[in-house]
Amino acid sequence: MYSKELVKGTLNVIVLNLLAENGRMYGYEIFSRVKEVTDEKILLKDGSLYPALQKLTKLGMLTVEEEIVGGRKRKYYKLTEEGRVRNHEYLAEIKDFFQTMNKILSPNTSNA
Amino acid sequence: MYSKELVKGTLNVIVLNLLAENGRMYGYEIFSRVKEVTDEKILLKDGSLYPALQKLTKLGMLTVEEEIVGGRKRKYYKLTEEGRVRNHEYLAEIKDFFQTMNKILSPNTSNA
DNA sequence: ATTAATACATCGTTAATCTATGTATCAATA
DNA sequence: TATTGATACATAGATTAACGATGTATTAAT
Repeated sequence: MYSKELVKGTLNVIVLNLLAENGRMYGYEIFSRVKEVTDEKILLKDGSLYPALQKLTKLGMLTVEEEIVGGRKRKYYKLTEEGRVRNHEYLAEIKDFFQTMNKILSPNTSNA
Repeated sequence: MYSKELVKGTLNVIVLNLLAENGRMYGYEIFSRVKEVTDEKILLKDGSLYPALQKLTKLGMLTVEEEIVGGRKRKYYKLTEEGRVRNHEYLAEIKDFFQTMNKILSPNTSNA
């Protein structure tokens, strides 16, 4: 588990990018996928994830479709065009940021 | 300039690591160095940096020495042993985190 | 004189995420 | 059959890192 502060600021990109790759997912599925892919190093909290999904929907980046599956309510989300565009922007920013951070954090890397 | 949320959680590592590499620096110098190295993509705010330096000092990771240079007050900070240890831990965590994030964010990278 | 750069400080605010709590269904188990 | 754990969602209040605004003071430049 990473410290909270580190993970902060990455929730939206994670959600958007997962949806970009998988087309259609519901909240709990996103939680499980992240848990699985990150080997439990990133555990999204439901108290964070569901409000985030609602917020992204309100911002026009996602659409929702509610379904009943196996007697349980599911809300399937998928990206809007707006969401797709924002995802690209976020991705570019975060990758640029990671590179910049690596530049600061790695001593003597090619400068001067 | 990156979005605030992204940069959040990286201030401490940046400061500690810069001090680990340079031995002894004062606040304004840290600000300038980060600005220069990141090509102005990360601009630490004084309202963030100075409190952070005080906090890290209070936590026993830094020591301070005040000096007057060119008529102006400077506070030189350097790492304590504790700070050195924590820096290593932070570095390991953040690099691990970046790798994990890249795994989530890059589609179809070698898994199944 | 005034502005910009240097060098520090503090206080109130913001906002993302967490914690805690709640509802409800289904499957497994004791 | 009562209970626990997993599934699946929701919300309200607390936390906290960093920000924005503001302030002091010195030096150099215009």
